[in-house]
Amino acid sequence: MSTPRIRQPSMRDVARASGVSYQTVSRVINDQERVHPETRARVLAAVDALGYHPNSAARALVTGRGSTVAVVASNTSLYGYARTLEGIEDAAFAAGYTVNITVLRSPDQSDRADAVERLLSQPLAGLIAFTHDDLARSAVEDVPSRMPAVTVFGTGAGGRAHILLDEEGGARAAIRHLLDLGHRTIHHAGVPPLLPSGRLLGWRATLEEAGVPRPEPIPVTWEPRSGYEVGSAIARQHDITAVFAGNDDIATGIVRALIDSGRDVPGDVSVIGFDDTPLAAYTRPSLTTVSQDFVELGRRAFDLLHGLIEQDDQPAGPTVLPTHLVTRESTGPPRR
Amino acid sequence: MSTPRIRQPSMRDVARASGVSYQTVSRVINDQERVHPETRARVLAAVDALGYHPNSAARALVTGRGSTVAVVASNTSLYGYARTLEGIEDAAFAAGYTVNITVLRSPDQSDRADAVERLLSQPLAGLIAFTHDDLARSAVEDVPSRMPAVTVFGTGAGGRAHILLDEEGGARAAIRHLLDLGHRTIHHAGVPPLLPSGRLLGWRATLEEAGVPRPEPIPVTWEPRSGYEVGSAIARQHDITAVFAGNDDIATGIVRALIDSGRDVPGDVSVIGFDDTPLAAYTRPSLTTVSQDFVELGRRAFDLLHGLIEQDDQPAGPTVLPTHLVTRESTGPPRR
DNA sequence: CTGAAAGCGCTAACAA
DNA sequence: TTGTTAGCGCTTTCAG
Repeated sequence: MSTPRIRQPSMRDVARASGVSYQTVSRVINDQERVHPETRARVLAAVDALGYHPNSAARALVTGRGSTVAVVASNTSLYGYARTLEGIEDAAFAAGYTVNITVLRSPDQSDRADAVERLLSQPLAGLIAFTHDDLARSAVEDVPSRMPAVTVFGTGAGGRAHILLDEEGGARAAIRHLLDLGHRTIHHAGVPPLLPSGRLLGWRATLEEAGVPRPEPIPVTWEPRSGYEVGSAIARQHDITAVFAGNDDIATGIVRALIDSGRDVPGDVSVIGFDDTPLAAYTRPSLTTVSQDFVELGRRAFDLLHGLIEQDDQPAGPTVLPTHLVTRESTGPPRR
Repeated sequence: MSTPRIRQPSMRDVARASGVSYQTVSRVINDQERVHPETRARVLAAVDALGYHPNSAARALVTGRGSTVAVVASNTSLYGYARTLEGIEDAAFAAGYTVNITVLRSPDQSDRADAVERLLSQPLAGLIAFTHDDLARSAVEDVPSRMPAVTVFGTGAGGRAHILLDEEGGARAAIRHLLDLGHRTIHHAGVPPLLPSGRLLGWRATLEEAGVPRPEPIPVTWEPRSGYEVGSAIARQHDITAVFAGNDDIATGIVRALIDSGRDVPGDVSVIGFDDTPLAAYTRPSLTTVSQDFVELGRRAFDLLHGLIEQDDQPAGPTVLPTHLVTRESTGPPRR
């Protein structure tokens, strides 16, 4: 039926081939000092000749710790998450770790338990969770605290090391920009979070500080289509002159709807995005948006975890990475 | 310094707690039949009480096979790749597998060897490689043939099971659409592949069959910015009336450059994209493009691998998934 | 500097 | 139906 399993060469094979004991091979493989250079050379030659690869399962079994970090997220293909993942993978690879992904697709309790179960059965070194929504957040809480973990995005969870982008600062800058332009208030089309997001908080706080009306947030999903639907509705309310969208995709949908409805952007309505995706500079109009370095976020998240794994140095507070406003064509002063 | 490692409960602990031998526990865990229901219940209770998780490293060590599939790619954040990854993860999770990602970032020989080395040291069940470029392609060739593997995109490699999207068919439909509209020829702005891509082949063949001039492909990168640069150049060549872009991002960059240069799309120049990203329907003009189901591609790729792992059934030929043209605003008849 | 022995947690024979 | 015995490939004492 299936091919008889062919054994990969083991340390014993290498030992036999180079005429030493397999413990000596282990020392060579693990770069320990106390090996005669000549012996080392002989062993290395045998390793090469046999095409030997250390077996990380066996190693994990005896050391009790793997060299894999798991990334837990509810989505890995949206721009920001995909790029963050890329950053994690980059830093992890450089540090000799391997990256595992687990997508939490349903809020279903048993589904989540299953995922966590599976996570923990692997020989993990640590775990990075995207806690922008409640899925990963509750998963983190199911993970025993002895497992090193860092949370990325949102509010964190379980008292874990936490790193995030300064979404609140970005939102503040965005709203201030619009206010400075002369808009009386700014509407917000955002994905309803269970816990208020930095974007929401920054928006709300800035309006409040300016003493201007604070309209109800308009709920959307992350799809451009959803932005389009909201945009069509906004087009009918001529008192709305500025919209702060949850991300660039939503903003693009809104812009398109507005223009399809005969309204001008930014002439009639200013629209601001979030994320600064590669496309944001090339849509028409190009988007004023908040730029975030997701790749750096991912790298730093891994570094944080790495510190936890190696020295158990728990950072005092959350790490906040800067964001900045990029002004483009989609915002302007309101029509007088 | 670092916390003393706390042992997770092992089978022995469960055995002790439930008053059976640990092999019986093994039977229960692995859902084998020959266990007294009562014993089973007792064991399960102990599992629950202790919070026992099977150790997959130990299991992999003895069975010689892991339950992890590795995905090897040169990029995981571009829309198509990110979505394909999502499809793989989805199917893998459903089948009880875990997904590992390895990004091949440099064509450097030793770098690649390092990555493959690391891959093979894990207890893998199999491997999925994105062979759209030469990086993953040569990595696959470094992997011993005993390891089940499937290649996705491009031309495949190493005689492995291969699944891809019908990019050639998509390109043909796109070019035919443009030709039918009355364009005399169609230029192609594509990312130069080492081996001709389906997009390139479909474009070239369709032009050839139509007996129209076949201009040199215009090299770009996957960035919208690159599309913009190419678009600026195209804007100066008033004999170009139709451009087939390598993907939607490039198309968007081209469109923007064209319009910035005072040319109309599709009035002066028709632009066609590829991928049908969520945004393609909402840019201005919206993009005529070729739609591809990346998530399905990912799922099917995993299924293929799964078949290889479980029954070693090597498919006869490559699996080709359909693509289809979506006509929107960015294409139209040439000005007479 | 090198070798011998033990055992990580598990599955797969085989025995009872 | 359950228990016994090996041993997967490796690192870690501890001897030499």
